[in-house]
Amino acid sequence: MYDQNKVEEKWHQIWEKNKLFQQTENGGAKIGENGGSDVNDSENIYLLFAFAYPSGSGLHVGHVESKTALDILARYYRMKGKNVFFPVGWDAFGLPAENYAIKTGVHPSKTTVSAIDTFRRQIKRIGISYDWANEIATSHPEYYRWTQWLFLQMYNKGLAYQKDGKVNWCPSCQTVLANEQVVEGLCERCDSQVEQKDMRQWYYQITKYQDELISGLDDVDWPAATKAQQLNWIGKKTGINITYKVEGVDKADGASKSGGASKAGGAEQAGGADTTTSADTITCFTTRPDTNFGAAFIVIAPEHEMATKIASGEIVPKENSVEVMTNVANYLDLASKKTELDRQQEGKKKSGAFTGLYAVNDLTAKKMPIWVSDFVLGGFGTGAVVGVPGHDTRDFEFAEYVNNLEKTGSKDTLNKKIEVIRVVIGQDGDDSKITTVAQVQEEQGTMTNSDFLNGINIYDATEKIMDHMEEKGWGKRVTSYRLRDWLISRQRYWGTPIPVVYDPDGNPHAIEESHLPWELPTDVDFKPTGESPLKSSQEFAKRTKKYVVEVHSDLIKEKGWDMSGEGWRPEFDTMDTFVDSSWYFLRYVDSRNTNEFARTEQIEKWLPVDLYMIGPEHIVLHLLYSRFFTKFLRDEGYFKFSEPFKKMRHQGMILGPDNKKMSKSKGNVISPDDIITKFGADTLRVYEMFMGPLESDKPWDIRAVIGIFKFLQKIHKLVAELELENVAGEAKVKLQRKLHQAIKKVSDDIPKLKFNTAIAFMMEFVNLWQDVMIKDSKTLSKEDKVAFIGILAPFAPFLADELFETISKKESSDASYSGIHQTNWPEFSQELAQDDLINIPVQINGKIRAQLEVEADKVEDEKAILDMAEKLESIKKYIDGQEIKKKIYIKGKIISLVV
RNA sequence: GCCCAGGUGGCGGAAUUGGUAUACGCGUACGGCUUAGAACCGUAUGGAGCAAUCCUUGGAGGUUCAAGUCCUCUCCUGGGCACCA
Repeated sequence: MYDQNKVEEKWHQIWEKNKLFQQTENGGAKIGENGGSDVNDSENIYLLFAFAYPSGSGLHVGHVESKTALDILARYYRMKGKNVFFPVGWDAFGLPAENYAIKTGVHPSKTTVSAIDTFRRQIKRIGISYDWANEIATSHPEYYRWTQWLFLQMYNKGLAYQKDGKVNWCPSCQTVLANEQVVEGLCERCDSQVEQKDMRQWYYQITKYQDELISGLDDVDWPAATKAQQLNWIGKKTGINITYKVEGVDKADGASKSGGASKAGGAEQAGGADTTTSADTITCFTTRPDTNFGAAFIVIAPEHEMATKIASGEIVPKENSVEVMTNVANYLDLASKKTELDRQQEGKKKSGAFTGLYAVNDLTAKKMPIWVSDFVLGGFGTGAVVGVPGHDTRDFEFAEYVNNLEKTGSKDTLNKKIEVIRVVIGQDGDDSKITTVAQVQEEQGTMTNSDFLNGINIYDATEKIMDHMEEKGWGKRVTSYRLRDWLISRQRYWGTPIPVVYDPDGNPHAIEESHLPWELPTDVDFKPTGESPLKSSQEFAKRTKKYVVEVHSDLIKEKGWDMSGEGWRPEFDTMDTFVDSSWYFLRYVDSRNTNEFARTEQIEKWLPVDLYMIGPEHIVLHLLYSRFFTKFLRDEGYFKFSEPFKKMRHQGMILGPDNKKMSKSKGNVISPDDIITKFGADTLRVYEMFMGPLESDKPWDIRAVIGIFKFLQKIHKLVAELELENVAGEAKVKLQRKLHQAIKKVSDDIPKLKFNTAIAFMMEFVNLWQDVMIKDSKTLSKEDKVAFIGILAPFAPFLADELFETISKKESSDASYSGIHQTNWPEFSQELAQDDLINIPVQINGKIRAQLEVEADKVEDEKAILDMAEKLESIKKYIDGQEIKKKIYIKGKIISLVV
């Protein structure tokens, strides 16, 4: 038994005092100096762990898993002589600290600092070989100074802009949220029901890069599921915008631009600038123009300009104008009061109001009534759809709603019945009239009732009709995206201030670069009031006046404003914390630079990141935003690569012993500190790596932890046995063979992140070693022991250093280190690893009937091997004089005979 | 509904990518050491059978000398998206 806690404490002190893992110019010993001749300085490896939010509850076993995995890689590559950059930092701004401050009155900066201290202590305790010299925190002015600088670059290029519009508002957090932060109509943070509000907010124009955010995925080694989710989120669809003539307008208040509620996007957006909606025409986006011979009506979203203009009387229908206006206005009012949750609870029930107007289908010359309904979304496509009830379930449901209005006694009697026309015959061959939802045919099939499209399949028909419509000028092929611009402003305190001031006319002026960091004031009232907490700071107001007098004095004179800066105000909103975390991996490489966010040479030296470990919960938001920032900075000329993370993997979740997600309320939380105190950090590390594949979810099993503890104790016992003679002869050959096979296995498995199988093989080796020692009372030579400690070192770094010191008699101290982590990775010998006898199974008709033992140097001789196989007694029995029809020999693997 | 990931012993999981299915660990049983204990040592451990042998990777087919691995269909479990036209 050895005292793991004492040993581990000793080594983490020595590593730290010797600055063993610092890689950059910020000081520290260079790894590999003792490492011998084959150091390859040209190879730089950047290992990145998604930096953590320092929550008060400290590190949890899930963090330990992913940090240990990267730490093993870091230690392995260092021993291989590579330059390894393995930095650490804190995503320190954010709501939890602020909410805690509201509850307790303790300033977020205080709670953040103490939470970071806890994390730092725990991380050091598990032996993660971070380069602490480059530690960063997003809440530090020297960090957010550059977050603000990035804002200015975006602002100068028009990629940071303000816009009025409907935004997601969380009434509990008292702030707006990005689309990405609304989950099923609820706030991602606090599960409150999200409301829609009209507000003027700051946006980053991520949609500028939407196509590149798709194509760039081809160049990275990421899990397929992650790529799929990103694609899903961007939601690119190709279709056609069809413009129909509108009839039934009595008078319209001038022509107007802009289609629906969708704005500010790429030029090719379905709702983009080239679609104009006036009272004369209406444009609908569809991916299924092939069914247009069956089009029966048009539905527009409540946000659609035509709807609001009818409600306000700017567009007046010829017939029943007063009634229509009332109906539409009432409906819009009703729809605007619905929350996301109401809409979801309503499910597929349809509702709507007739606009009194008709669109003309050029293909059929039919008049299609135009309705308003909230099942059409203002933010997608053009905010208007063409209804084909025979081939779209929602359209069918809407047609049923309209056709049943009379029965339900509705006052809305202006409508006419909607006809359901079949234009596609599906694979079931049903060509009857469509009268039930079950008959609605959305899948592939053959066109019918469609003039020149009849008889061809829907895919060819889609292309043909799009060609036809473009020729006639009725429509234009477009691409539509689900991705919206990124809303970055938040009405909260604990974040990066948006570096903008407003003049007395309300025009924004960016803070000049030389005045950054534009610091977060400290004299604020945290209590959320629906207004930004920064409004309560007197220092902030005073600072703003001083600033504008200094910077904008010319403008003040010119406009005749108050010379003391009165009337100006700062931007009170702060930035979404996702802005902070979208570029931290760039700052790491030059984290103490006070002149620029990072020098290009440092960025190009380390980036792109070689391996990024990140929880599956960050797939959409953080990765999309980081990729966007990278592409922007590339275009600004700061570096050349386009994708920041070359390879990425996700760690799975560590579940409680009950196979359920760990949570305080379930009482199944395992604390890493407890495990370390009982069994040591090495045990915790090795156990978590042995649990199973990194990516999968796995339950905690305390008995298996004890198994690992025993394994490490056994190693200590075997190595520390210094008195025994060295093993010799046959036993030595066997043991060395296994050792070199282990070196190979571990070397192969580490880069593949297959730590569980690497550990399994080390166990096999240790078991064999123990056998030999018990039977022969002899042990491994010192050199071979060191080799084994070498491959163990990345997994159990404390034990490895202790054992190395014991047998090498090289002592390390606070002032000098000469331990295992500075030695070379053990050299693999193919010769020693080679088995001299190889077992080849022999199959008869696909069933294994015998084993053939062959000397290793004879495996190449196919003829001899087959001869030997046929002559085996156990094989002759099965051949039984029959003719062998086929003989197959796969070198060194299998013999297959067919009779 | 759509898009992913995955189903292998009592449990966590291996399987060189088409070549001996169940490595390694846990658990269990029996034996040893011990006054005693097990976080010690040894042996066994997918199922059926005295045995030869047969069966077995969610299920059903197929390709192949050979399938956990490839193809077709299908059933479960987990995750993501969703009135997206």
